[in-house]
Amino acid sequence: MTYERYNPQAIEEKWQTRWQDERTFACTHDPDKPKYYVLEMFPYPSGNIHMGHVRNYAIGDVVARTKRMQGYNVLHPMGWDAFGLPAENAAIKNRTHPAQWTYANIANMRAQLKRLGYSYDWSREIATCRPEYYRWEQMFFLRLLEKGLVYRKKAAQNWCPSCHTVLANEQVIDGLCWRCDSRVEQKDLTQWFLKITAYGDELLQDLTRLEGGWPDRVLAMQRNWIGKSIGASIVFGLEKPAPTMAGLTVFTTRPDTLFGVTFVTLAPEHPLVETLLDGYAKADEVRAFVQRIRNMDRLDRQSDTLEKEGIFTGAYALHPLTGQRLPLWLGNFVLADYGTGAVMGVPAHDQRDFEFARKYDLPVRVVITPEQERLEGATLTAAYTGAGLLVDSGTFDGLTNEAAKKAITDELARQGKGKGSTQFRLRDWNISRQRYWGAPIPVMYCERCGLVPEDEKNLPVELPLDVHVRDDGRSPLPETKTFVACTCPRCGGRARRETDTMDTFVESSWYFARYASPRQETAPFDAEALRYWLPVDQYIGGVEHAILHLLYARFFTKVLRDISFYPPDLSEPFNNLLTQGMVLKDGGKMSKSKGNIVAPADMIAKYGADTVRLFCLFAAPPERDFDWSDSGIEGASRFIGRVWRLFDEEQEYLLPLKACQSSAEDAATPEARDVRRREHLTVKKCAEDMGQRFQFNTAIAAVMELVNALYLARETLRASQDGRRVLSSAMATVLTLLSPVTPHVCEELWERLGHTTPLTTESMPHFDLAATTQDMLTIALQVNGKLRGTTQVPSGADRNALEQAAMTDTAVQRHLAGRTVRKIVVVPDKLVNIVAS
RNA sequence: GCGAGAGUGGUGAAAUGGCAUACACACUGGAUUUAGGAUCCAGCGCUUUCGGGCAUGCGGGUUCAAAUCCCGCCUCUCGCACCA
Repeated sequence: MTYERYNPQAIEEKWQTRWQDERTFACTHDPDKPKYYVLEMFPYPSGNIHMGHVRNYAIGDVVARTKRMQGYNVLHPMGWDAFGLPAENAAIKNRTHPAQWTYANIANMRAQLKRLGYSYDWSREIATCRPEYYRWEQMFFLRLLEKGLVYRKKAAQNWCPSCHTVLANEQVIDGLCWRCDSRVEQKDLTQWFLKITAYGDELLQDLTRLEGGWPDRVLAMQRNWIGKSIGASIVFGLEKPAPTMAGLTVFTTRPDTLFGVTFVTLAPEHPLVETLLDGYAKADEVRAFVQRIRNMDRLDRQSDTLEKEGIFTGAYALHPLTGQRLPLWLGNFVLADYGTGAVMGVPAHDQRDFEFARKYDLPVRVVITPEQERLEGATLTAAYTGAGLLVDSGTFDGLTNEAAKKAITDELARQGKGKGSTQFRLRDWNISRQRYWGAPIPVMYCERCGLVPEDEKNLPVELPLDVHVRDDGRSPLPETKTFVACTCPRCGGRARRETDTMDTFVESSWYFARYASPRQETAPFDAEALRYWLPVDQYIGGVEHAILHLLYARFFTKVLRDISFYPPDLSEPFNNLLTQGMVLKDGGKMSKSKGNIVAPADMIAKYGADTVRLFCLFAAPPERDFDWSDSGIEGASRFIGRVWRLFDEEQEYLLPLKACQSSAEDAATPEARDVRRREHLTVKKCAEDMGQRFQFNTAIAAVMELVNALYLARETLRASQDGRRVLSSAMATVLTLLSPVTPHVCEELWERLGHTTPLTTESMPHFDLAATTQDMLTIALQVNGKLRGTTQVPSGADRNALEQAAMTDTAVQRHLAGRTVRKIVVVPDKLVNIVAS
């Protein structure tokens, strides 16, 4: 008998063709079936699929295939986050057009994904750079503008001189552009903002609804990023009130320390500074200080080693309750864009203020003191930031500081000098990009009417494709006359089109909803499809998107809900989130410069897609990083070969049974009973591991164990008709359980087993509890908690029998010699622990 | 500094409070083979006077029983960081 070698290339091509021809994974919305929406973060079409993609999508594909086999109507789509800067850079470098480069990459990467056999519904594919997609985004923009959730503001922006664009704070990493690593500069520009801060509270609060479904660390990161602080804003009077400003507002989380204020510090950029300096003899010195701080590089200014520096302005503020004169200082540690850009200085109870006061010899006034202790401002070596009772605080003396927060805030409110206030670290989202390859912002500037939104019926405002990218990287849009010149929909006069485009994070903030009805032409979404499919049940992607993308998508979901594009109860887009780990090489990221990139295409050519998928899932649990190992993938390949040979060599004995189809009567011999028991245990283990936990590595290990057992038992089993049924059933179980991971080879063997319907449409098997039990069990025998032996007892043996078995064991007896038994702990079917002294 | 997560063989890793190290890699031996490779079978934490003893970052605690729970440290990774 000659055996056939496992040939992954031929098998995989055969099944991929069949899946495509038969549209196996296309799904339609079916109200009678429970739905399951599994989504992997869509890729940027950078050119080629890398190992990180392979892993990400392999995880998603196993979930999708498993859920399908569990009877769910599964939506598993794929698309392209197709706008963005790299296309422009590549276009310059390769003398091509961003669109051409992007679409070529999409075609290439689509083919690579198909070669991996992922079960996507390709009929739902989207690309965000198509007008059919971004027109809806332009419509959202107009509706948000109407609602006041989009606004324009001139602000100092992070400007990347190399990319010629504004960067969000989160795109500046250590003072460098996140894309090109250029040193970021500050530049004043008028930009479009989305009012994400209006949703700060809801974004924070709803995080509790995601507990359990999202990793704790992602929730923590979002919480941190939103950065809510509860406190009070307090108005300090000015000794010499300015005509435009009678008072100075500060924000504090510690209104309880109000009586400890001995100075007030402003950010050097504070708008009041110039007014304060009026008439001050040393005004020029102060101005020089402001200039110096402003010119400081953001990187240095944000560094943690920056020395606290300040300068007295010559002006005084007045304490809101005592009227005491308080010197006004400027401090380099006060942030202009947080709170009000002014802080009250309470050196006794704030470490920064303490250091500042010691450096500039400002008084330290203790107003909170721990019980049974007396603090002295003069001798304090560090700020006391703990809880305590108020002292030297007028009528508030004796209150706990927690109670005083409210009491003092109330008193300020009564006098009209302050109120409870909340601050967020979160900033509004700047969506303006001075780039070409993005969705145009649908507004114009009319000579007569000023800023005018484009009429919705004129959407999309199409990005012109007949332009040439500029070598210097600047957007060609402002000089594209056919684009810029337009007609004002209000007065019919001449107008100039906005040439900024939208941040690509806008596209990725709603793409998952478009998949529900991707070809809908009259509206962004089909309401019914949306209600059926959303929210996403399982979202899978890299943790690098833990803040930006996920926060923006959550925000956008709430906004689209509030402008009635989403159902009123759709507030969170992703019920469950899995952040998969990275694929490393030699302990670090794969990179071109290190020359250690493992190309998926090479691996597929060498081992086949099934092996690559198997290794990615077996090497580590999905959340964890793992190091690519060339010998590890050999192991995966060896296992598939082992499965293949098992079927090939036993083929003449195998019957076309389905998983778990052998009966208890078939399992007549001890060997057969054991194999059948292992079969059902494996089903149980896989159900647990593939369920909510997504422990693919242990599920695969369980199937490996079953295969090992089949290798040892096959000779005995094939000898009888009953045995063959047991063998066939167990082997069908192997294929069924493994099929979400290695679908091609499993389908092939399934067919060779004689089945006429594909494995894809099979149900996941259910285990029979009775089949998993054993007549005789191995029981651990312990003396004082230490393992001293094992013994065989009948399953379900009672306490007495177990004690008997333990006490008569020779090893146990040896350890009990000369001791008195105090207690015997019996865990049925597990162990006996004899406590002796 | 704050927040989150992790620390187990030579390696990737496994273990509802109940036999620590499943499964795999690497390594070793055997079978097969002219040979190598492939394949199949077996061994594989450290130590030992072969009775055992010691092992899950370190130190305590709870428990009949702890990798797992509690307290205190150490190290590493990630995120945030002068946020008033």
